[in-house]
Amino acid sequence: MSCSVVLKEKGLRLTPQRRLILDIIHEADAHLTAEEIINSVQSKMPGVNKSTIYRTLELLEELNCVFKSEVDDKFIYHHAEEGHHHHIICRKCGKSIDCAEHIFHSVETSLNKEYGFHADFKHVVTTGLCSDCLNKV
Amino acid sequence: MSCSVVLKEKGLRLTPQRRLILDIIHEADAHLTAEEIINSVQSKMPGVNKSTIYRTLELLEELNCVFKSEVDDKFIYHHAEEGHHHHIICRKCGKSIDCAEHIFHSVETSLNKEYGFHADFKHVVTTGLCSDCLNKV
DNA sequence: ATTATAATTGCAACCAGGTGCAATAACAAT
DNA sequence: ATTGTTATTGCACCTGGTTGCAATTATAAT
Repeated sequence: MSCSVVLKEKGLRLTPQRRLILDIIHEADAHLTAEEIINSVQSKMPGVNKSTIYRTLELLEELNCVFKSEVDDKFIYHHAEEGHHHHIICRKCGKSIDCAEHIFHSVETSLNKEYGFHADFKHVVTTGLCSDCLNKV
Repeated sequence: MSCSVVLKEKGLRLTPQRRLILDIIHEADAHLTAEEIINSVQSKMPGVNKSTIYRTLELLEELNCVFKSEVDDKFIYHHAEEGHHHHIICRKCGKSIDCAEHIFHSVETSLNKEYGFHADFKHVVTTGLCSDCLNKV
């Protein structure tokens, strides 16, 4: 379901600022940092306050329209599509790879069996070195 | 090897501020947040600047004397003892459980086989719900 | 088309954490 | 004990992100 419809359904308003932020996130093929989003918004619509942007991103996250995660002390956002929930990000080249969900299943079950612990593994972002950067030493 | 010896070996100085911070981290049986450390330091030695404390913690981390990790957008620190590198933290009661290292081995090998990716799994902190809080609903 | 209402914005101030720099102090050498 | 070197501190300011609040504006009702 389209993000703008989700907004309307909740009695929330589709302001020009929100429309712009939604467009930017939809058009991006990879994840965007908060800074990139702020720059992009303000280049097309100067004067939009950063708090508006942060609040919109927070709202969209709550509505499950975007995913927010943290890499390297920075927040990153991307449009929420069903299917691939985990990411591995190379700390050298910054490349982001969608990671099959099943890879974390074994950890989830182990933590459950050994500690009775139910881990929050809805959207894991893991950093490391990708194959290219490993070989390129 | 004692933290103060590690300092001296590198030509670094054991100032009263550093001695105090080391004491606090050594005496703590669980992890401490940055805020807790700052409060504790300043109650015993008013006037110590927060930047001194953050810099000391950063230094101790580089020397592998303390582990720094992030939970809930806050930094936590604890004394580095060999053996248990992973933690699971309950997002409800805050309890921290040391987690056997082997649990993450399967993910590491899967990521390597399937994507040629070498994950940074030196000290993983995972949040979720512990068995007590799961049952206590 | 006007109006009422509540969601949203921009602003200014705030927070945790980090940084450049001049003043201070730990330690080694004398 | 004094001195010189240089690591360390405190300060003031910066950063990304958050929040309270008064002014604005999208939307529904008339």
